[in-house]
Amino acid sequence: MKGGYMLNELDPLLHSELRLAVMSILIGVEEADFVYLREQTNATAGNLSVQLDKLSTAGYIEVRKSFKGKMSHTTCRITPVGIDAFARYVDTIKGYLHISG
Amino acid sequence: MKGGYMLNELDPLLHSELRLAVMSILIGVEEADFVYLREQTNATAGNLSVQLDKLSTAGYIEVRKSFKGKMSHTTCRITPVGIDAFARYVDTIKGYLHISG
DNA sequence: GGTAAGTAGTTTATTTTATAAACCAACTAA
DNA sequence: TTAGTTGGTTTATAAAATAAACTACTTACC
Repeated sequence: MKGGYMLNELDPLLHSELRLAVMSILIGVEEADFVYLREQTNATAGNLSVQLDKLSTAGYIEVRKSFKGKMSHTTCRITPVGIDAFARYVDTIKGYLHISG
Repeated sequence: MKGGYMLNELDPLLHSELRLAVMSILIGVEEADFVYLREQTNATAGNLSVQLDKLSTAGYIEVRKSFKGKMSHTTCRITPVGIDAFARYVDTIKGYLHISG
């Protein structure tokens, strides 16, 4: 996928519908909790859990697990690394979409 | 993935790096042959073959197999259905990328 | 107290998808 | 004739997404 025309490689971590959705939401907000993300993306909890792990492992988001009483509560926020990766992804995919600027 | 915020479902047929690359190339050109697409995308022939089949089966592209002597020659062109799907994909993913218009 | 139902999530298994490896057939050149 | 190249397809493997099952806690009701 390298060396071609004008098509650079798309970050495989972001080129996934659910992970991209999560990043898209997080980039516009200070932080969001697990339930909010699940509602907004309509993902199953299991799928969301897995994808948040991947984003977290990559350092794209920070996941904080706290307790409200004894009930767990998970909040996520995007990191500077994540913001950067998202920006690069946007630039790259613009090449595919024939969007200039 | 439906009913959320501003994030509609991304056409899974187009939300694949290689298939999107193929469509991106084909939308800008009358037609392109197998070799050209393989070079521009840097895909393996096997992978390209499979993905062209999927796009063709969906009616997004038309694949014409001819013979130059006895050597096979495959040319592809995008269909109106494909142009339409591509346009919708672009609109949809703009929501994820925070690109307006 | 006991049990049924709901919330908040994780782990694991299954399905789907992408990718690579192996292959077929023809051609080219030594 | 045989070794390498071109133009692909088919098949096997690796990786990814998704769903199902499960843990742990809470609330409501009898």
